[in-house]
Amino acid sequence: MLELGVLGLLKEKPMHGYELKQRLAEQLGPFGRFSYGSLYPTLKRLAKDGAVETDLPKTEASRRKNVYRITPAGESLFDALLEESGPSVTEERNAFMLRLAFFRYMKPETRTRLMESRRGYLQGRLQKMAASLKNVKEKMDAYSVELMRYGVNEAEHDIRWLDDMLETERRNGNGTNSNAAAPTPEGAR
Amino acid sequence: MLELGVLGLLKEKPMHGYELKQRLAEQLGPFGRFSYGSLYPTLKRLAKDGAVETDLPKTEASRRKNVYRITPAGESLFDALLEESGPSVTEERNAFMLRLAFFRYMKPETRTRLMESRRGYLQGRLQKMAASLKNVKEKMDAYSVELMRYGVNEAEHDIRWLDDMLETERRNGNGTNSNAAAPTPEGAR
DNA sequence: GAGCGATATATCGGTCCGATATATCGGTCC
DNA sequence: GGACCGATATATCGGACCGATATATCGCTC
Repeated sequence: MLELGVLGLLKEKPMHGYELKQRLAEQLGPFGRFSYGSLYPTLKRLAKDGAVETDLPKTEASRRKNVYRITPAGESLFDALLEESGPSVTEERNAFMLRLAFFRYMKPETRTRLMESRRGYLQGRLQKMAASLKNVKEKMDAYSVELMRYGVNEAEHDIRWLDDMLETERRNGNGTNSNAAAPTPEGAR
Repeated sequence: MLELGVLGLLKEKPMHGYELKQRLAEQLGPFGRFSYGSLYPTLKRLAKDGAVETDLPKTEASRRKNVYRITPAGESLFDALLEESGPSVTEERNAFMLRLAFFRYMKPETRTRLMESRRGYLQGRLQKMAASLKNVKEKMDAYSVELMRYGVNEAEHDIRWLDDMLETERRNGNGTNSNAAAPTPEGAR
């Protein structure tokens, strides 16, 4: 998860850990809550594996700013992480949302497949939760009922939301097309 | 987190690990996704600490059903975990939602304080996200914009939702009152 | 009584969090 | 100039939790 986020941000420009943390928080909001306790070790691991590199070499980094940039190997790793989406990406909102932040780098058919598979998952969950809510409503306290209602509402909302995005995708010409839907990749007006 | 969930469920009736996992999933839906890899160790730890106990003693549990029940020490631990709510309970939805499942066991003033403190947190986050969205909307790709929009909408929705619950709380006579809002604790019709 | 899917427990490696410690930078106040 | 301080920046440790894997048992059908 964090690896993907770090590499995705480093694709835009080289950064140091502190800045990465800030950008993750501000771009992903509640979905990118990572701690330094995982961020810095992750950067070290990525460096060791050759996915990112830094100017000042291993000697005596002390505690000065340490700017990392992504390597070609890192780009490949990013692509691999982005394309292979296990069940957790479909079933966990945070994982899905992190992917969404990098949808522009994803092959349109992967994008569509992912949205549809999450939609399917949510549909199934909605089914179960709605049934369960109906069954046990009478024997449960009001707070627990409220909790389940929240879950049902969210599932319904997210399904509509995904449908809108899928519709937009189609309108922009993605049965299995190339990159659309990004207004101007670098037109940083 | 898991400790609280386990103890909370065991308050209703003794259960074994497998059943606990099922009930967590069905009662908490997407907010109670715990794995066996943490559940079983947690049960062992709680047993070692005297918070739960089981019939068949330590000798040769092999792999037969292992029913745990909560002890008085466990009840105290539950109360302590429920009342002390650090920043993560305010800032992380899952942690807050898990608490919600046990709101009926909470002192009304703790309940109110918790809802208000989450409301405050969401309000602050909404502020930041809305500003950030306005600022960077033009330079970002459509998917990232959609991600931020989702975050803003959710915050707004959750604030309204909390306001409704706080209003209900007040209507049911909780400035600082005792237990209301639970229709019939055991009227398992 | 063999076969099998659901029930049930255990464990390992690895990711991530939360707390804590430490260093550096850029002011500003005297 | 140097003492102080808040923001910037990195590092590390213990523990919670996940995901994968292994294993045992139960109840059913054939």
